[in-house]
Amino acid sequence: MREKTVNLKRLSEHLGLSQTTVSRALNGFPEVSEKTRQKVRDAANKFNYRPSPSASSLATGKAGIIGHVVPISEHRMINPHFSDFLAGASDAYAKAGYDLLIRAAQENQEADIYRDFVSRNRVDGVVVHGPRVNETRIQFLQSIGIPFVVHGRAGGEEHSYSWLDVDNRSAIEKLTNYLIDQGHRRIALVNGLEIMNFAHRRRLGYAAALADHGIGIDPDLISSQDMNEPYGYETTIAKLDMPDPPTAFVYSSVLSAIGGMRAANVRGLLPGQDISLATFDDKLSFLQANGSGNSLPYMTSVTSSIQDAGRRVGEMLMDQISNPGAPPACELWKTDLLIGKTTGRPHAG
Amino acid sequence: MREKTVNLKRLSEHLGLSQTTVSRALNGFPEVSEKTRQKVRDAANKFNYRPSPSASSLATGKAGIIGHVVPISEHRMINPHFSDFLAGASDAYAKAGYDLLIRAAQENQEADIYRDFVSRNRVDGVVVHGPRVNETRIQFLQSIGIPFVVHGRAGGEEHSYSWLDVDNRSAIEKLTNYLIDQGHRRIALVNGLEIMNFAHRRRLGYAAALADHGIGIDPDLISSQDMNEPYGYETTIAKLDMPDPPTAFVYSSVLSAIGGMRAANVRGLLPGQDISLATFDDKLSFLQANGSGNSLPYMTSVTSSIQDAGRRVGEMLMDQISNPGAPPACELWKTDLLIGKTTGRPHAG
DNA sequence: ATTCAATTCCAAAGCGCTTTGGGTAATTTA
DNA sequence: TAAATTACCCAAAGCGCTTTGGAATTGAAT
Repeated sequence: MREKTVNLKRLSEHLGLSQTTVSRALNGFPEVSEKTRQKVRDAANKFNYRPSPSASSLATGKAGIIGHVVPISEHRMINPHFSDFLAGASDAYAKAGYDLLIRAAQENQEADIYRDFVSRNRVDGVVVHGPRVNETRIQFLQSIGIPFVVHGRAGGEEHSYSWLDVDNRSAIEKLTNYLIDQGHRRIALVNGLEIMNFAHRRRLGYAAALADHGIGIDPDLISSQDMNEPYGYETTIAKLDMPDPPTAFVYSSVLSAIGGMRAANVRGLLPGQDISLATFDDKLSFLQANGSGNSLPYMTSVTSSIQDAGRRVGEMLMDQISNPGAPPACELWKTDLLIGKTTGRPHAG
Repeated sequence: MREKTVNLKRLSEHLGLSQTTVSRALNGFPEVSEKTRQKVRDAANKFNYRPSPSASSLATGKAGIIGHVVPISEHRMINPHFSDFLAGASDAYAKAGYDLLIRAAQENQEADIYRDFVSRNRVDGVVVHGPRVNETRIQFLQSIGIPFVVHGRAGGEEHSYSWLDVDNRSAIEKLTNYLIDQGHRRIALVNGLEIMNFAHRRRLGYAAALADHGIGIDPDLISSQDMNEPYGYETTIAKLDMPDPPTAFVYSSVLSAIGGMRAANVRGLLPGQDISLATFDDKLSFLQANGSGNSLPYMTSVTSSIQDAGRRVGEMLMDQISNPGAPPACELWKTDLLIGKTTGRPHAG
């Protein structure tokens, strides 16, 4: 039962060929005849030969691995958004023969990890998660010369590196505009942490929509924290309990929107009727019906699949790894506005 | 700025020592004097020397990587449960100098991937996710001889391999008993897919509690599917619309419980008052307040942190890798019953 | 002073692959 | 038929580390 570990040497001896020829046959080099190549392939299959990744990576300098380093600390990056992103990325990697490697980073360890990655090429490239408003990793990665793609953007030199981002600003602007069109004037923004670039941009979109309609910004209607369910709940409760409560809520994540729904429920308000709830929706898979999925979207939202984003980021990174010379690639994804059942005209207060 | 890639050879030349000595000094072998060792360490730090993982893994046969292979297909394994598990595991790995590798598997590819992992040791061990009732991977992994730990259990030879599981049966039994004690007689079970071992066991716990109280099982009150929000919603709605609806619901996951809450809301029922909702709670981080966390638990639940489970499984696997001779380790975790606000005595129907 | 053991270090042989720099046989051109 | 390509194939040199099997030095014991 135990797999007999057959290596290049043994395989080539068995075939009566040199290691060179066998290696070239397997790797598709033109210097070997089709007949020989086929013979080699058959033998490789028969003996279940698989080249050792450490040996070939030692010889080529290619690891065949993409690295994801995630901060494990206070602001948990490993969350449902992340896992959906991973699902997309790992699928793309698997199809192209890459593996996905995750390393958890304590506070301020990230630079060390990147340096470690590159100095002995444990990985061929990295994806950068959760860029901040003041992002330092990008410059650093450029300086140590490792291929990378950012999921999101930092400010500044946007065309000096590769990234994929959704148009957060216009997404939330669109959503806010819709609520305003419905007649809402007091609209709360339950945002993510605004040191994160995406949350910062969403705030801008919110502000722009209000400004376009001559509605002043009430700072009491805005909050900014890590996006989780209790945050959405607490914030919504607090705002509902204001003397002059908002009639509509915009959430930066379905996770906090779920908390908002719970808050509405507890306060006896039916979303869509007594109160309007809308959200940015990453199409997290645990919220998707896995059957035909023909059910109408429940919440009014602007949507963009973070799983698709993960897949695409993975592809972009692999492209960049295989053509080192190519210029940075940037993609800005638009979002779809979906009208669900959780919004309506403001309730006669 | 570009990192100068200093290797063992260069480092030893600079020190005027042999590669052997430098290697041994760094790896803590006793054959080298403390004075020399310190000198070597200092130089290594100064030049930022880091051994190449591919080279050392080629020489030692150790990859320094733990593999997680996850089916990417229909039954999405990459979900919030998985990401919390990963958060724990990757933290444990990082502390011990291991990396975490994920490979997405298409249907029926798993065995191939394991074979690939072991035949050229890309990884030193794997963790097995989501064991089924009829589980084939365990035997296979034993036969190809790679260290592994199962998150969960399969039936059969429970002491022939290492696993960590929560006591799913007693957890749901406990929860169901509590509801029965509250006076409920018609209790719905919104279970996970019962081809999964954990869901099968939970079903047994549910059945045992009912049987203990002489309550018959109504198959119409039981459902079994992938645990996501829409499933929880649809199922709850459907059951609520029955002629003789249940007064209490037990969910196998907070993900479907959230859907259940939504259903209650839509039907105008307040959990804890008009209807009772209880769930198995893996303490998913997105549902945890990230501050002091002193908020009372909202839902009545049996809880066990899947993130802690991930951490522990990681540790167990690393232990097993470093003592290959050791007997299998098994841990069965108890759950805590927490009384929240979503349950109460049955409503006078 | 001599012997022996412990200490400290080293040269060189792998680990399994890729790739350079030819070589030889088969095929085409003059 | 001889010369020049072309098609196929190979030996051997790394890639950067660990580890085997000594060798040289030191200090204590005789």
